[in-house]
Amino acid sequence: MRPETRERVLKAIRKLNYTPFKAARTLRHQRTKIIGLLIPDVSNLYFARLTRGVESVAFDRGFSTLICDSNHQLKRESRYLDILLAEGVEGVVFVPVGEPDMDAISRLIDQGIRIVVPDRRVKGLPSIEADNLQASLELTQHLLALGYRKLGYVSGPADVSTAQDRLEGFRRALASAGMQPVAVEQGNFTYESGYVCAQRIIDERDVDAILAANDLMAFGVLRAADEGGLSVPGQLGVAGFDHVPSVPYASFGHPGLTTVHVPVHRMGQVAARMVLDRNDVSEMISTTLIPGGTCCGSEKE
Amino acid sequence: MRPETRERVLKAIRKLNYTPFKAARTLRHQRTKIIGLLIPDVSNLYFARLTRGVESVAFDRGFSTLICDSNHQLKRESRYLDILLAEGVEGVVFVPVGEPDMDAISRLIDQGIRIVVPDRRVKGLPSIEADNLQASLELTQHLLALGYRKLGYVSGPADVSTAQDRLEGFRRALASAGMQPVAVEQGNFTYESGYVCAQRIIDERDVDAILAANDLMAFGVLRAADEGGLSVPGQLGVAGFDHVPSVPYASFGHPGLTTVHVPVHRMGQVAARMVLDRNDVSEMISTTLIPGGTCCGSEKE
DNA sequence: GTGAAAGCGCTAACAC
DNA sequence: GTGTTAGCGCTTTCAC
Repeated sequence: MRPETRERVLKAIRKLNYTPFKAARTLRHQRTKIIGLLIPDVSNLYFARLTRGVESVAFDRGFSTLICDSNHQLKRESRYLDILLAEGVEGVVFVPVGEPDMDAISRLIDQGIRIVVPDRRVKGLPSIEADNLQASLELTQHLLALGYRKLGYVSGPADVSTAQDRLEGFRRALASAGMQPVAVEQGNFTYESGYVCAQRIIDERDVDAILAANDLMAFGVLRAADEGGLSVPGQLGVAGFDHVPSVPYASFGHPGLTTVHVPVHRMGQVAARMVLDRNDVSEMISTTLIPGGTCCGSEKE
Repeated sequence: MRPETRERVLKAIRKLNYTPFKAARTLRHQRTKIIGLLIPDVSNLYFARLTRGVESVAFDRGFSTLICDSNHQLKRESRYLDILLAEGVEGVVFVPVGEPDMDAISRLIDQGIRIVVPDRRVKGLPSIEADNLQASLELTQHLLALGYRKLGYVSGPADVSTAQDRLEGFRRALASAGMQPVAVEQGNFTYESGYVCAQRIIDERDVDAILAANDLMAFGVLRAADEGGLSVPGQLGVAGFDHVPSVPYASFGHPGLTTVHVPVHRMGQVAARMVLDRNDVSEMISTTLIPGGTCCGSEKE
């Protein structure tokens, strides 16, 4: 159009301070340009970093991100799935609390809404995972190589695939060395549960190392060791998993803590891309492995 | 209506799996039922907890939360303010990076969008703050009472009110004891900057304690002390602020670290309520002080 | 208690 | 290049 007209319009826009109202455009286009992120707890550093990965990709593509915190409650999670449906989000990055509400999920799927699961496996949904089993296996072998022989384990929730895989990796490493776990206690990924489980193990069994399914629990283990008068890593080896809450403060405070780095920020980015690119729907590889997990590596972001 | 009719309708809803489309309702009502949250970095535990506070209140009131991460960049922050405007959010909880873009802000205000600033002061905007000055003053007095006499300080960015207040509290405590700071280095709230500033202070000055404007930097100080062969708290007293990244892991690892608890989760809740209740606009108390800051206290949530 | 119609703000399509 | 119109899905109003 004529530059003069253009200028006149622009001026009018400024004068009336006109702002296009997205809801109308959305109604017209049938596209919200919104992505949903549903996680158990934003204030968990692990998920906070995932959030950042998702948000950054969404921003780059002109999408807004709705953050939904299920607070580890299945009911709230289901509620949120329906909210996301009503909001008309174009996709969801979803870390379920345990076994998710498949009814709610299919309601989304039926509307063509992409759901991608980072850090967990849910049957029927594409997921992005680190190779937890292999990494856990290698971590365990590492401890064996260091000379630890009586290993205890603090696992995560039984219904979370990540926790299952890590436990399984631990078991396999021991099995192939012809050994048995001295103790396995089930925690729930919290600091407190790590502390309680470790106390129990230390009280009741004779161990020289304890592995935890994540760092948060490993810190609980460290505390229990401290209170039990066990020096780390001299009298008790301790290992964690994630390499997230420990960066950078605690890794400095406890240089002895062995852990596995899980590139969760990148997992968030990849998940968001899978959602937004509508990566050839569910039929293709429904699991994307991100090799991740090297010991004490740093995350390129 | 007749129960029979009602049933027929409900059945139809299920059969067609009808989902009301929020954009249409929004267009009709001129209400998005969305709140915006704009912060410098979600993966900073401090803001992650703030996020959780905001989200929980929004959820309870049937609002959705758009998360916007300015990544500490002013440009991106301004961009996001305009996005929030276009999204038609009904309010924004906004933690600016430094001096915010007042033009963008007035565009929002002009549309009647409430903006509330937790943890910072921005002229013309209502804010929710902890009493940083007083808390920092008391923290400093605490160190003096412990016998430390040669105090250094690692401050936060000069354009952030929170950092200014904390520094000012430190200065006043010393002044009323008739003392002077031995050194003041300006950091930027990151672990790295705490480390670097502390190194400089330790190298060049004779100090027996270093206070940092937040815990993250305090951990950097601890690392510098460690590398410099100084025992904490024997040869060097170290204090932080926030009591957030330190919970619970690091507080256990470094029981010596003195800090101030800032109830940031609650600040998020209060901010969200101020936004959603449209707390009699800007005329009333434009600053809400949450006494917060007691030493090593735990947060009731 | 039920049905019809108008209109929210935007854009795509079509006419001028 | 410019102006007009129809319709996205919902709710409100008014008529039956």
